[in-house]
Amino acid sequence: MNKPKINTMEELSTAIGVSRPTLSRYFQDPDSVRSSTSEKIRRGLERVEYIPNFFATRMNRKTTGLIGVIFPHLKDLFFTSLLEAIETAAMEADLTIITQSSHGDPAIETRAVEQLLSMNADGVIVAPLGENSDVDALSRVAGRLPFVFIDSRLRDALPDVDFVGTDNRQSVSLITDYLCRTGSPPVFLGMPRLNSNSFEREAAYIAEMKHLGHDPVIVSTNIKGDGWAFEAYAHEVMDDLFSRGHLTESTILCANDRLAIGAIRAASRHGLFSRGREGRRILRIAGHDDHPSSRFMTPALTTAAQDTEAIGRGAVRILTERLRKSSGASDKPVFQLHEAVLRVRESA
Amino acid sequence: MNKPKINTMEELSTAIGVSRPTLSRYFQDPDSVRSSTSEKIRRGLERVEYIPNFFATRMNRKTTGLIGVIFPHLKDLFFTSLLEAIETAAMEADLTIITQSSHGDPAIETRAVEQLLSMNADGVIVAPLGENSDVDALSRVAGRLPFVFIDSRLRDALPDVDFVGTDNRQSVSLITDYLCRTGSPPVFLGMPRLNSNSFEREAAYIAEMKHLGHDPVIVSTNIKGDGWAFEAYAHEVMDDLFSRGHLTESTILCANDRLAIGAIRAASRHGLFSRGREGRRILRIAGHDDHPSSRFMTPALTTAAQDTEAIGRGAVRILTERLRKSSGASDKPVFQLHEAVLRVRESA
DNA sequence: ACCTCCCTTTTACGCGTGTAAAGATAGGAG
DNA sequence: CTCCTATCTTTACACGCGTAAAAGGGAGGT
Repeated sequence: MNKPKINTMEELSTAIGVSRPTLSRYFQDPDSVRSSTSEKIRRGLERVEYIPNFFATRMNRKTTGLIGVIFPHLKDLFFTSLLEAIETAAMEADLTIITQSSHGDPAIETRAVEQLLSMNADGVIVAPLGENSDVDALSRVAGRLPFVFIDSRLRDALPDVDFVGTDNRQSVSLITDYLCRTGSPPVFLGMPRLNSNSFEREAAYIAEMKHLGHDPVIVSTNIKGDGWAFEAYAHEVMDDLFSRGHLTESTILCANDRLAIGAIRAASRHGLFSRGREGRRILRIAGHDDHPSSRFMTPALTTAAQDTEAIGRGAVRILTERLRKSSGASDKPVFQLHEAVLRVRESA
Repeated sequence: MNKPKINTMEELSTAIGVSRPTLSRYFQDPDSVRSSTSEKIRRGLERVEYIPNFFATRMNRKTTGLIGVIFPHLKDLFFTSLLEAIETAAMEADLTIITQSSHGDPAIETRAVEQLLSMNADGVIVAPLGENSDVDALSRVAGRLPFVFIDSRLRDALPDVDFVGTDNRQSVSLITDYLCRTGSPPVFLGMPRLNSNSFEREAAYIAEMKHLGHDPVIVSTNIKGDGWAFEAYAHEVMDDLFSRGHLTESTILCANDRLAIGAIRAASRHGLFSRGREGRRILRIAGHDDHPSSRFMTPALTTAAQDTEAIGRGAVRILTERLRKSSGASDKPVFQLHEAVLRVRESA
């Protein structure tokens, strides 16, 4: 059980009886050496305990096999869902993921991308903080290595950076259309103006409403706190409105599920989930994203489900593609938009 | 805006006009060089773009400033809350966090700790998968560098490893006692037998119930799926029981909030949240942990709040302490138990 | 002006591995 | 048995920086 510990490849080479360069090649690709040799090494490795030094191996390789991922927050299951998809895809591609959270702070976000630069990462996946992001730092990195925006992007500042996310136009139209067909046209509870999704979803809502011949109504979106406490924010806004008797018999489309959860909470407290004739809901609330917890709400949340699996895999794929053909001059930017799916449950 | 890019410290030294060793010392501690020199370097750094190579700097230092964190899952806000606390504490201590998720797979967990070994991490914080963890791999790492279990631990296999978590005895007693005082004594909906918390909380419940002179009742806990889909699991179990008319007027203490969320969902579907005389709840459900989303449930979840902030900080603190006095022979293991706080809301 | 002390520079080596080039060796074909 | 070729060993250098030792330089005190 207590195998002898070997610290360097040099020692290992004498212990096994194979030269160090051969070992080096073996570790990078066991098939690059003769099968009898690779077998000999394999057996040798079972007798000792040796792990190649992480730093030394990555320092000289042209490709480090590292992919950095930066998210604005980790206390959000939507982001962790994405992260899980990314990690799974990365494992399959034999890449190592380095995750960093910005904690909502642009300075931390900047430090994170620079650290990834200093690690010679093969690529970077960033869900930007949004309006507050340090554009200079991000564009510097984007110019140096494969870079993908995920979830939202800096459309104005960095228009040419690859992007993977949901087609907000499609997703919002989908659910808006559904709501209009099945009841009163929805008002829109927007999210704080944090990132491109905020603007795009609102715009998509307005466009679809007009298209359907309805008047779009945006519920005021004053930002309080750090802007990422969606549930509390939505709860506060809706509680205030419900208290004054507004929107109590309406349809409310929320820009994301976390807002919807806050809105549901407010509605429940005001006892607004009674049923009308034929058991139809009087107050309806819908979301966007399909957070893992949305299905367990009461009423279970009707929402437009983002394809986090596809988005995460897509981000990794874009990077690996860029790596493969890194020889060619930088191509046109890739904008990969995935469609959302309607998830009809109870709330609308 | 386009500063000249400098790749090595060598180039930087000629560009600034300071020797390379002096730069090296400056980067490790700007105050270790004369103030006039540090000022000169600072100004020089503003004119160019240079980031020290991450690998090269860590390779030779005796201390890498890296701390590895391994969690069984990232799609759980309890873990990400812990992670956030850890990251915050680490930033203050000038440490870099490397996060790895096991994705519920022991093989990945093992690979993660070995990777941390190969990075010469200064310490490792592990929330173990539990029963499935690769004990050999974990103990190997624990023998090589500062190692802390967080949240749960491998009590039998690795009894001497440092641990930070919640005092389940205290927390479960606290809420059990509260429930008994305010209504019918609770039955206990345990979590699948994944880790030490599973056993400890159940045992604590039984002990406290007996202490109070009540008969403990454990709701059967058959594991289905991977065991980590708590909400779905609890929903299935309770839905089945409620359907058969069981426990519809009881008090249910759930081993964690995610179970409680599933239970609430089941109860809501069966319309079990009516009120008795004086507006008191007939069916009561309580949780444990205080997940970030628990307060937004309907009814808002009454629970025992773990002090994730203190636990996260505690883990980092233990590691830094171990590092500081690494000279002395390994002391006794540290078991740091934090108390939970009762969070009375609506559900019980 | 001299000496001392502190900081810096110079010089040199080391970390653990990648990698290239040249020489040595084994296995297979003829 | 000889020769060729794929593979291995040997040798050497590189990566970017940490770090130690010795030598150099400047400021302050006398």
